[in-house]
Amino acid sequence: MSATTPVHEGPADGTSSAPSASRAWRTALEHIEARLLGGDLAPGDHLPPERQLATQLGVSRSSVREAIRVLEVLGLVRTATGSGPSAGAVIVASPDGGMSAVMRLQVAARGFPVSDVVDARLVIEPAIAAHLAGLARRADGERAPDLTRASALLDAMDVPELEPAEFLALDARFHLALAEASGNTVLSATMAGLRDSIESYVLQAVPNLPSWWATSARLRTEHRGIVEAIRSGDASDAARRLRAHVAGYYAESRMTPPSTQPTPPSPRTPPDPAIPPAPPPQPPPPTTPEASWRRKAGPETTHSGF
Amino acid sequence: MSATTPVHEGPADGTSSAPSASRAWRTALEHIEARLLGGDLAPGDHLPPERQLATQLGVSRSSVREAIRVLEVLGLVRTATGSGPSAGAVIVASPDGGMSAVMRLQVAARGFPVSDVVDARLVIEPAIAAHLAGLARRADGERAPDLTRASALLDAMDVPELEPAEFLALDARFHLALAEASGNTVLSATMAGLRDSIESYVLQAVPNLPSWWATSARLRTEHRGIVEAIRSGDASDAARRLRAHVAGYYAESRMTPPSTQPTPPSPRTPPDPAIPPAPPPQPPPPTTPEASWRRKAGPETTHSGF
DNA sequence: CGCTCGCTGTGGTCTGACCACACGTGCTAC
DNA sequence: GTAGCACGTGTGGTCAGACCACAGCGAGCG
Repeated sequence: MSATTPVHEGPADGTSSAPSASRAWRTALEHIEARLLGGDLAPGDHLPPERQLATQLGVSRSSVREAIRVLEVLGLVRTATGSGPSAGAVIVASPDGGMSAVMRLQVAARGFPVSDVVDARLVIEPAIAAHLAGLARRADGERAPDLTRASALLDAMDVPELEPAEFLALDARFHLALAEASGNTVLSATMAGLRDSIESYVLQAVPNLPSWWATSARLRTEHRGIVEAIRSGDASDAARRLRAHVAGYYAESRMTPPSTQPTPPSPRTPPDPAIPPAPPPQPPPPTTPEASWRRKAGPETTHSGF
Repeated sequence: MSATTPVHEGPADGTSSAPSASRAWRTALEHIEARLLGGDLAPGDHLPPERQLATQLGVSRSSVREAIRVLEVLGLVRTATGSGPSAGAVIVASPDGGMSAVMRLQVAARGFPVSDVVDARLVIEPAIAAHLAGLARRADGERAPDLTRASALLDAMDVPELEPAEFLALDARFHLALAEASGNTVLSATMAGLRDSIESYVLQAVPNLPSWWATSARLRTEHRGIVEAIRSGDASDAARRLRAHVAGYYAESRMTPPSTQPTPPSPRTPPDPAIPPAPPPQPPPPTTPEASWRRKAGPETTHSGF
């Protein structure tokens, strides 16, 4: 029963320590996971060459490649052709990409309704803000959460010529920077996934805003307030501001149909969906290439997430 | 340039609407994602047969299979052999499995430190509890969050003969049921991932508890208090109780080295890590197979997450 | 009319081959 | 002696073809 004919490996072939693997690629995946859990493989290490791994596990290279492909999409390995130290499959463990891929694809497949992603942000992000404020209060001295990156992004968002797509990209990076300030990889990866998964929908909804100029100005003000609340260590205020910030934008861009969250009382202008064609406030006097904020709303996003 | 020699498809072959795909399997993956986003594919629909998809995209079946394999692990499709309506690759969009796979593998690959997963639970789960309490308060009448499943699990956990592994499995399902009570697929999938990813570590840490009997009794009491706080609509109390519950257990089982969270003032017994070998409280008089709570602590978990 | 057997099409796997690529080594030219 | 280049080698990436296991479906037989 060695390898005379491709007998299709009926039951689990007890080649190695993989106990349950009805399919060959699961054998490879579980083998690699076991080696990761056991400490045999760590970030920076190389996986064995595909051909050798296939021989070792008693499966074909195709099956090994399917397992490695999964690990690559999940952000666990990086593959490179050629030879030398940088070639081959290397353990990298970069969670953001994998988390974003899962959430984005689940949104695309209707497994995650967009409203659920929005509501999840409304639950999780204020909690992160409160957590940051708590960290800032407790460790008031040296090792307070590092908000310099977030603040730098806020400065970058003050450039008046930014188009909505650029502004929103910076906005996404700001929110991600907040999560990263917690120093928690899980929180930042989750935040990245939440934001990336609905990026295309956010861009599509920009034309729904009554006035991009007014909205972006409001967003910038709110951002500053959030950072200030975190810095001052006021957890409940930080959470409240962040919640109002996120809820306000999604309501104003009409990305939230009358779902669970009825837009808790926000100190800002209550977006009244009954008067959508209201006269949009004029942009500020400086030169502004008129109506440049409508392009790029199709589903043709960057697709750099894999 | 049709298919004379396998010229390896140097640049991006403009076969279909896939714009950027340096690798063949990305072509297939992006094609499917585009069809999902465009609404051509919805849960319940069948993907085209692999051979047909390969011909249509101008790639080999191997590459198509790699893409489908990724989608399968991510919980987007379910494949089945045979013929008929149930065979083939069907869009299913079951997010829990994919999310758990990502997080579990990232933990295994040290991309997610266990402490970060624990801290993320400490941030996210109280927020979910507060969210549930808010829902219960607002919709006090009919469509309040459904906590019957969670309560049923609590009753199941009162069986005194449960071993730690069984008790903790029910505990995991209870916490997941809480997230599911929100009706939010993203929150429940995230909760499932957070818990599944550290399941093996939780089981390994059981022997660290000074007294399993005392701990399980305390957990049960805390569970009831959490549900009651949610039902009564007290958001801050629900959050506080859940936070203390999770933090208390992880501290007592010594899964949290002196990391960021110093266990905020809990109304419960402050777990003092300075006296670990304290005399463990005696289990209750009923027949209890002594010391059965040490088995199954190795890395040999269920592995049902793929 | 009911049952059975085989046809058909699906995913699952294996094999072998080739290509593109990058490193390393050794030879060659200066 | 040294700098430069060419080739060998081993890697992942891809393809093509074949076979197997499986489940439905229908034609044929009892």
